[in-house]
Amino acid sequence: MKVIKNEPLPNKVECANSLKNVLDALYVLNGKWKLALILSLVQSSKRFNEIQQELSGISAKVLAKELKDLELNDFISRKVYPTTPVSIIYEATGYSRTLKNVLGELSAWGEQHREKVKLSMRKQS
Amino acid sequence: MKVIKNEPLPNKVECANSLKNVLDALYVLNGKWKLALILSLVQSSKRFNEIQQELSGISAKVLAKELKDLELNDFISRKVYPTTPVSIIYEATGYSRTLKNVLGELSAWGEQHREKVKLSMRKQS
DNA sequence: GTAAGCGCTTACCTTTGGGTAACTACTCAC
DNA sequence: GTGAGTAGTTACCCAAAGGTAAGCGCTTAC
Repeated sequence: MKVIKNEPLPNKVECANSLKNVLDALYVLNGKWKLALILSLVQSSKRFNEIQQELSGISAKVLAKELKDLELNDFISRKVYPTTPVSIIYEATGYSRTLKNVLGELSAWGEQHREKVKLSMRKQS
Repeated sequence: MKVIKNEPLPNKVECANSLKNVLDALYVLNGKWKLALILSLVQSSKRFNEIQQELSGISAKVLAKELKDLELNDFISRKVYPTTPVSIIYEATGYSRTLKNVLGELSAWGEQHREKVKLSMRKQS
């Protein structure tokens, strides 16, 4: 049920909440790479070098750090298969998949944003 | 139409694209505050000090920098009203509103994430 | 045995982010 | 004229993020 009376402060609490939610989300998903890394592993499990190739630009050091971080936060798991030599496969957990909608929206937005930037570049030149 | 034949590389291109999109999106939306700032101003236009109070923790320096950055990227506009003394109001542009879905999903995710963290804290103790 | 690939780690360095505190320029209220 | 509020700016500093390059322990291929 909606409140019908005049609200002096129209759903102020709701706004503050969504602000807090976004801040909390950004707290775990901070940094240049985390969301992209999660997306990459949601699309398919990969080994270290494969990830590094896909996310061109990321250094081994940063990738190792981010992977540890994401594992700690239960977004990915590191599986070691006893082949010779051992295969180390990183895979997304179910919890990563709860980000599916976020990633979907972000990708859609990123695409149209790139278009917009392209257009404004053209105007400028 | 979908391709029916066996795809040796199942929609690899699509995956790479969405990865690129996400990376592009993160490029403009980087940092601790930008998305929260945009959300705050989408909810309602505000003045400098009001924003600073709402995003508790942000310093004047960083807020000023972020606001300039967002204005440059056409997410917000700075309006000066010739009252005495002048009122300076920051408002979200239409372009900020294209982030509505992203922000909605992020807020929803942030909320359930907080719940999950709370639970796992309880288990640990 | 030598090179090359995998999955990192380490040391070193630069850049950026971001905080504090002081200060400015303006106006209004007292 | 003193104090408070608004909207910042400036100088200074620290910590974290992130890049580069080298190396390590392992194994397989030549």
